[in-house]
Amino acid sequence: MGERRSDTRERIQATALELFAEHGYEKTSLRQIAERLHVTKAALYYHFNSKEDIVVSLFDGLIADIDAIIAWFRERPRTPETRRELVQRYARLAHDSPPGMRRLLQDVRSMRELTVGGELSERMRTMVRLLTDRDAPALAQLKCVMALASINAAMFALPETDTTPEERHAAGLTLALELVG
Amino acid sequence: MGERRSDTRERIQATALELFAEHGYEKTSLRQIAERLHVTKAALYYHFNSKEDIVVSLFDGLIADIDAIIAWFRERPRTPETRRELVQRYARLAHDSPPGMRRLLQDVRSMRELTVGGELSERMRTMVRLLTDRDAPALAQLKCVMALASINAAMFALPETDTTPEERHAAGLTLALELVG
Amino acid sequence: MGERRSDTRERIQATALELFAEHGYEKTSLRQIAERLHVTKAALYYHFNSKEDIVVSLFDGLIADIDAIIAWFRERPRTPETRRELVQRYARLAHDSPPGMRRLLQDVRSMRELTVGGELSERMRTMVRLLTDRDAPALAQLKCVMALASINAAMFALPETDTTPEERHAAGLTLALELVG
Amino acid sequence: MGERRSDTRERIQATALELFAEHGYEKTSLRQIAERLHVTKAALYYHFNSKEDIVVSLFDGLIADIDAIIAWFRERPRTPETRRELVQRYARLAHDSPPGMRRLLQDVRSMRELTVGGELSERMRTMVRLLTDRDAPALAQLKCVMALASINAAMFALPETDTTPEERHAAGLTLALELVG
DNA sequence: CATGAATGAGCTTTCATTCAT
DNA sequence: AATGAATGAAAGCTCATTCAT
Repeated sequence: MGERRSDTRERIQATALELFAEHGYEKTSLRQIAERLHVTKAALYYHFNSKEDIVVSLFDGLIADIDAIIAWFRERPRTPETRRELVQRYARLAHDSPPGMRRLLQDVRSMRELTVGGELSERMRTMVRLLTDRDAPALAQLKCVMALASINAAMFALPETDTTPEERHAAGLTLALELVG
Repeated sequence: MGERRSDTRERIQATALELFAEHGYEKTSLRQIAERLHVTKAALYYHFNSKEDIVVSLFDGLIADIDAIIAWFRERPRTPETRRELVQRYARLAHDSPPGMRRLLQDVRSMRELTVGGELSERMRTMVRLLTDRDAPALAQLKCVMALASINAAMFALPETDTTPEERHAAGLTLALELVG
Repeated sequence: MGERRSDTRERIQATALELFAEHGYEKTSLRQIAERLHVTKAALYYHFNSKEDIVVSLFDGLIADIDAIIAWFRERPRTPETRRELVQRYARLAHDSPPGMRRLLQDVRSMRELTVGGELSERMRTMVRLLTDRDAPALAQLKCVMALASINAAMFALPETDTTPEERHAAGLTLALELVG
Repeated sequence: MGERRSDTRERIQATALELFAEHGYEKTSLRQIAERLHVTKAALYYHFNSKEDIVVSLFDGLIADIDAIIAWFRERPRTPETRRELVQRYARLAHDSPPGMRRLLQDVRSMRELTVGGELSERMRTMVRLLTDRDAPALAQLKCVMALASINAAMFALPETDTTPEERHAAGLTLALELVG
């Protein structure tokens, strides 16, 4: 009875996330994941069809959430208020993601070759396009790009100062809002 | 005698840069580099001691240039003017780098495990530290981080609009200056 | 009660036969069989002890039938009539086998390493030995080999002409009889 | 010095041929080939791009030779003489091939999934089509199929009698000629 | 200045098989 | 009668690297 019945899938995801965040997707081998979990590589294949499948499974909740934000925004006119709200929703999403996830988001580029990498980038580009006019000046567009970027960057790119994670996240959001104006 | 002398080393660097920029450092193999150059892998080892050595050679001019900026700044008081000048010098550096180089700069994280990756990140952190007070609020520090980031981001992260590279670069610099205030 | 009772065993056999015929024994995996049946691999092991066991079960009806032909022949003198009768009985056997079975017979060699492969080949050799004198000239022996071979070959090796299966089978038998003379 | 300069490629081919003939293509692993040669698997990849590449290299001389026979025949009218000549040329080809090669020919079907398997089968079908009318009766076509088949079958399918290889080959050719009439 | 040949370690993936439930 | 979960072994293949020539 109870919550038994294999939590292995989740444990694989957690461990994979850890390792992907530490060393990057490419540099993390299935052997490493398996060893850290004390299972065999073959066990990973019982739960996932491929290495890519693991990383996809990590991202797809997030992608769905971003899609929800996009959908929400699309039903509304673009006003200063809705733009700020979009940024805030994205920030909340980032805030609620596990730290490994956020770190992984920092370099989607390293997953360039992966379908899921492209899908995520595409969402980011979509959000930027929603925030600005397609034919706005480069500067305006860049500001939107950097707004979204700040939200994650705040957590990792900030020198190890004596700020708390909360403060860093708040700084990210503040700057983001400033940038989308 | 004279300036003839093996241009092979340079050709290796150029090709490696191209490929690293296209696929990332990890995903680029020496075989790919050698093939694109129509030489053998062993030839690469005549000119460089290791794969890492190649990437190091690519970065070390840049690192020296950044060090020069840092040194220049250290001899001066931190004033609004010197801060803006630092940003401008860094922007000029980026602007003068080959496009592959700039792209590579975009994801130093993918070279995490490499010494050179760390050295470059360290320089970036140093510049940020120079631009702000060590105990400035998180927001101020973040702004400096994002200022430097904008300069490169402008070139690649900008949606494929009908802006020219020059305009994109200008936008990056403008935003950077705005951010360092 | 009665003949209901798990038809799963038979369904496994049928599916395995299909796949073995399509891709060969080695290249067919238990996973493929299980998936096509919408059961798990473990279920196969409930009904069979091993992969080899499955293929054995497919062949052993056939082997028994061939043994019957051999036994029948052994009780008789070798005359032109009995030789022709042997060929005819073997042809009828082939004709009554499911198409997958016949196809599988076409390349027993692919099951070389399997006991059952050897047993089948041995039967074929036995029939050939019964049809000729042990010390008949090579040509005579070869004709008997090819006689039996024609019967199956007719079905599959014939260019896709506008002949019906019946015609092809008849051709095989005709040639076989011609060859055993 | 003299014929030095790496005979490894040829040694790989010879060993691979041996093993493919013994166990079949699928069941032969690169490890087995490498071990028998006392080299590493990676060495095989220095000389060939893939496992399939090895088997292709084994077959392509043969395929070219068959193509030559086909081309030769196409320039001539189909007469009893040219048909017999075609069979004789094919027999000479088989006779001159290394024994492993002939054995491998015996079950091209086991290489079904390989391009080269298909190409070889296609050649055999082409030769059969050249020997008969496209709309000849099934029996006539079958005879041509079996004619070509006899040539190889003679060597291997013949019970281990006290015939010499030469006698077996001769028997194959004799039967083949009888069949093409 | 460069190549031809080879290696050892590692990769992702697949397989037949087992066993508690 | 069948499943969920896992395993050990092996497969084909790629990589950075070495070294005699």
